[in-house]
This record gives sequence, C-alpha cells and structure tokens, in this order.
Amino acid sequence: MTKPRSRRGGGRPTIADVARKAGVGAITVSRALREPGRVSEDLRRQIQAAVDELGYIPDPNARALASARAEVFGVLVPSLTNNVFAEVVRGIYDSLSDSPFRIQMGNTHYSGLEEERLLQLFASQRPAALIVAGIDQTPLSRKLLETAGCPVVQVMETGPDPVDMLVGFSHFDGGRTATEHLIEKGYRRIGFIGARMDPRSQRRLAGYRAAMQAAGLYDPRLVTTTPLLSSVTLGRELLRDALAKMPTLDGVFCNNDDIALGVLFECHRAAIAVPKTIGIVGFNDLDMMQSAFPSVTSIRTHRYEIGRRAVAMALAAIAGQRPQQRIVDLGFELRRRESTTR
Amino acid sequence: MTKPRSRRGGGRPTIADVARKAGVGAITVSRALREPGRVSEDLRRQIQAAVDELGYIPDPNARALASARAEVFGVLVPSLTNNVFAEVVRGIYDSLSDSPFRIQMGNTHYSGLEEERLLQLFASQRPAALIVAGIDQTPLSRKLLETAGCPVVQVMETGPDPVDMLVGFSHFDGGRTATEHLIEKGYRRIGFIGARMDPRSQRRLAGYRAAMQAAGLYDPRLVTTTPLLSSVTLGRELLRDALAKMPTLDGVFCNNDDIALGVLFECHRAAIAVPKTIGIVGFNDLDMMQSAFPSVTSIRTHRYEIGRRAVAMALAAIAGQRPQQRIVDLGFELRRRESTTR
DNA sequence: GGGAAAATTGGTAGCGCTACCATAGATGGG
DNA sequence: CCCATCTATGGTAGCGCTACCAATTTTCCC
Repeated sequence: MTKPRSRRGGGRPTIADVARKAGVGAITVSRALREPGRVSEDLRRQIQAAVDELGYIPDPNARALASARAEVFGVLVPSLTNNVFAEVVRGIYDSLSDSPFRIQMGNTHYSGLEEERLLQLFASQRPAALIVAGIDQTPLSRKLLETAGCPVVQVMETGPDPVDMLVGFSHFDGGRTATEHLIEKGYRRIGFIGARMDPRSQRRLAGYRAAMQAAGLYDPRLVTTTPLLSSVTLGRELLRDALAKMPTLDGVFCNNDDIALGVLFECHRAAIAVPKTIGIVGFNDLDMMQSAFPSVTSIRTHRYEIGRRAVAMALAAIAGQRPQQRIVDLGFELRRRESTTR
Repeated sequence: MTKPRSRRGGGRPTIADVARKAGVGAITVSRALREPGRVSEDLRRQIQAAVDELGYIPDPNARALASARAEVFGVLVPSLTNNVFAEVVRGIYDSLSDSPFRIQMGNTHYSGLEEERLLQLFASQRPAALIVAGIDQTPLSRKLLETAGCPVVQVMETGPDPVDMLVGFSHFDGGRTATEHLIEKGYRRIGFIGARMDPRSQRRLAGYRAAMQAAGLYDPRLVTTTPLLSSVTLGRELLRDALAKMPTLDGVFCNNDDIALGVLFECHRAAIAVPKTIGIVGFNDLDMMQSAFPSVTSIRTHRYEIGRRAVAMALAAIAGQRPQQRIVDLGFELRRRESTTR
C-alpha cells in the first residue's frame, strides 16, 4: 500500500493517466485511439486533448502483448547493399512511414538456412505482415510463411503459386527480351555474364538460353558465371574470362548493371569498340546506365514500385480486403541505348 | 474456472510451460536464459532441454514490457539507397545478427524534422542503444538523445562534442586531402562539384576551400553545387554547368563517387582527356572507382567498419564497460589512380 | 562447528495495454 | 408506451515476462 505508482516505468504517461485526465475509462481511450468511429465525438475530442497535453505515446510492447499481434512488418531481403533490394526496401519504408507499423528487417545473405532462422524469429513475434524476396523458399520456410497467420507478400518475381500474394516481374522474360534485342540488332555470338547466380539470375539465364536456342545461336561456352557477389570489378574479370574462352564474342547480356558497367570499362581498357565490336545489355537500369559512355541498354525494373505495391496489398489484406488480384506483374521495359545501337 | 489456458496466445509455449516441464519456477527459467551464470549447471541443462523440446522462443514484447527495456537498437540514417549508409547499416546488421538485439531503422530523408519525429518515436520504445548518422542534430533531437537513457553512438563524422560516443572520420580533412592531391599533381583551376549539400558535404567543401586558399588558388566560381540528390546523371550535368562558368577548369574534386563517375562519363562524351586535361577525385571509393576507365582517384572511407565499431561500442556500454575512447576516428585513405596521374 | 556470507531458487506483483463481457442509455417498431 | 435492438462506455482479467524480495541451501572463515 506504500508505493502507489509505477516504480519501473520511468514516469512516462500511460493510458491510465490519459483516462484520468479526460475523465473516462482506460478502455475508452484505447478505443478512441484505435477505432475512433466507435467513440462519440465529444469524448474523442476530450481524449485527444489529454493525449496532446500529456504527450502520451502508446507503448507498442504492451499493445502487442495484450492483442497478441505486433504492429510490425517483417521484411526479408538477401542483401542490404544491393541497390535493387535497397530500392524495394525504400519503397516499403516510404509506404509505411505514416502508418503505425514498424519494420523489422532481416538480411538473409542469399542463404536459405539464414532465411529459415530469421523467419522463425519473425514469426514468433506475430507480425502484421511479412514481405519476403523471391519465391524459392525452402520447404520449412514456406511452411513458416503459410502458418504465420498474417498476410504474406513475396516480391521481385512472378509465378503461378505464391504462398499468399506476389508482386514482381518475370526474370525469364526479362532475360529473353534482352537477348532477343541483341539478336535483332544483328549480334550473333552473344555471351551471358553473371555473378551470384541466385534463383532470379538463373531465370534470366534461362530466358537468355531460350532466346538463343530459338535463334539457333546457343552454345554453352557462351555462358560465364561465378558464385561470387556482383561488382563492377568482377564484371571486368568475367568479360576477360569470356573472351578468353570465346574470342569471337560480339555481344553480352549481363546479369545486372554492375556487371555491365564492368564489362563496358573493360571494353574501353582493351580498346574494344562498343557497340561496334561488342554490344552490351544490362539488367535493372540503374541511373548510371543512361549516363554511361556509351549509354548502356538495360532492362528497366520497377523496384521502388514493387515495395510500395507490396505494402499496399498487405495493408489491404490486414484491413480485410483481400485483393482480387493476388499476383501482380509489374513488368519491365527494355531501354534501348547506345551500347546496342549500330 | 472454466477456461484454464491462454485463449489469446495461439498456443505457443510460454515460459510457464518450460518451467513446468523442467520442474522449476518460471523465474528460474527466465534467469537461465538471461544470466546462465546465476543458475546451477544441473537446472540449466534441464531447462535447456525443455526449451529445445518445446521450441520455446521468448516473447520480446512481454520481455520489453516487464523489464521496461526493449532489446532494440534504433538506427537513424538519412538515406537507405545511398551506398554509403547502406554499408554502415550492413555493418550494423552483421554485428547484431547473433545477438538478441533487433534493429529498428528509420530513414530521415536528410530532414531534421523527420529526425526529431523518429527519435521521439524510437525513444518511446526504450531502446537498448541508438545509432544516428551525423553530429548536426537539431537542439530537440540532441536533447532527445541525451535523455534517451541508453548508449548513443553518432556515426560518420568526428568532432569534439558527441552526445555520448562517436565513430567516423573527418570530412574536412578528407576534402582537404583530396584537393591537396590535385594541387600537388599540378592542377590549378580545381573545381568542387557537389549535390545534396548535407553537413558532411559542407565540411568536405570547407576542406576543399581551405586547401585552395592555402595554395592561393581559391575562386568561388570554382564551386558548383545543387540541393538535388546525388546521381551519376547529375554529375554529368554539374560538370557541364561548371565548365560553362569556368571553361579553364583543369580538375574537379567531386563530393562523392556517383558525381565523379558522371563527371568522368561527361568528359568521355565531350572528348575531354582525363587525367590530361582534367583531373578527377571522388569521395568514398566505391568498388567501381578502381575499375573505371581511367580508374578514378578517391578518398577511401571505412563505412562497414564504422557500423561494426558503433555496435561494438554500444554493446560494451550496455555491458557497463564504457569505452575509454568515446571518440573513434577511423580515418580515410587517398587512393591515387589514373584519373590524376599525369 | 557455529554463524555469517554467498549462492541458488521461488513467490508475488505488476509492466501498459486490450479482449471479453456487462451495463446503461438511445432508438425504434408495433 | 413497452420491450427488443443497437450504441456508447466501463470493469475485469489477463497477455508473457521480469523486478523485487524472501526463503532456502551451500560455502566459508575463524
């Protein structure tokens, strides 16, 4: 009976303080904040005044504990520095910045095992939604997603059988379109150069292969890959490797723009004329591709928009309106530039 | 007396389940998990077995509520896509991946107001530590940091008066070193080109100015800036602007590597010889600078290491060992390359 | 070997919030 | 005008965990 008041909480106002000041019950304050429509105009105003005066901020932990549901979006990406995912993440952050939802991000480092570990961790927090990159989850990961009990959005790809919702585009089609463009421009000995052959890269390679085979141009020696992480420097090395294997190479489809830039630089350094001697196509269309000299043809993808759309779909699902379209294909565009203009 | 068991929590095991299975008190389980040293070997083993068998994962929300302290690092950066901050963030994530700490990231979009808003939000969650970019907080932000009641690490800069701890390097010295290098190489009409003139960019500019003035070379018309966000494309435009103002320009110190790359491409396009006619120095030394043609001189900064060090210092502080060195200067290195070799 | 100190374990009482149910007043149809 | 239905508000009882303190056992010192 001695200590009347919070010994632990550092004196921050609680919902009870607001309720007392506004002359209402605590539960009414809670409602006024979460479902304003269910509280009369009068009380709502009174409560808002008390909130403002006290500087009350609800404790998300207490809220999560009591409601068995955290206002958190779990986001899982394979890399934080890869510009492509950084843009998706930026879209997610921007879309969520004015909502009560926080973001819990995880970096899987392209590892299925790490993805399982993080998913387990995330699911244990009962997130409001999960956004994960790719559709190639391990069986355990997929089960974790299915039983997470919240909307799930897979991003960056398209496909027939998402766990729940899916936003992205076809890497296969992207790879094929890029390759067909080179063929159309008259290139014949067209190589594929790729680092870090994750599932999306594999699909781009498959698209390349399909286009080459359809044109009767495919030769496995035209493909040069490595498990190393993409970088501009690696692009240079891979072009050297490719040329060593196949000196008559007259075009390259690069798995991404970093590689493409490295290839371009290596061409400069080796005095190989672009687009005359070798044509170059990149993937993702980072800003620098339009400014490079010569400017580089690339497949434009809509990373930021994918992040935004994923959040929008998750938010709708949380609000109970499951979208009529569970699978959204945002497509891509071929940006024709100097590196393939001859 | 009817409903005996959790109606809300979806049946996940709780600490009480573990305690029952291990035949001990709940509090002992709690201790075994958090302070294993205070529980006897025997019980610890028993409890671990029960935890494993049940697949128990502690609820971070309940933990945070009960202990009035969340196992969360708040991280505030001005941009998610800027490669520089992405690397710092990667260092933070990597350093924290095996700890119980989660990360709550915020994107301030280079806005002091947004920083205040996020800090307010973060502080209300009683984080275990806060990591913020820069030392130029608004007075309110600074007060929020000071009263957050947790270790605070400011990163990316150095300076005399951190809120708590500080890891970074001197942008002023970096700018001066870059400029002195150009002077030393015989360049005289050296321009400064910069976008998004945040406080760090301003300090690099100040370093540039100091070097130019010391050499008697400073002319305000040599400085070209814009409030727009950095990009390769913008680098091209800014070089054009700079040349229009000052056609005799023979060198440029670029505020960052994106700009430097744009400048390089514009030189190619305009058939300006690099390094002969114009020398170029960038800032940050992204991977692509060493691979560019010609390769580009840049100031190498240790972004990833800054992230790691910030976490290490915060972790030490949380453990009660305040580091003897509150201010850590990780320095930078000038990487001399072809773009200034003549 | 006795008593103090240290180590080990447990019980109780919340942390701040919301789900659930109850209650009182408002509305409305016959 | 009465009773059923709906609306607005409140009380109670936890959510799962840990701080605090008490109780017990072990260790240690002279």
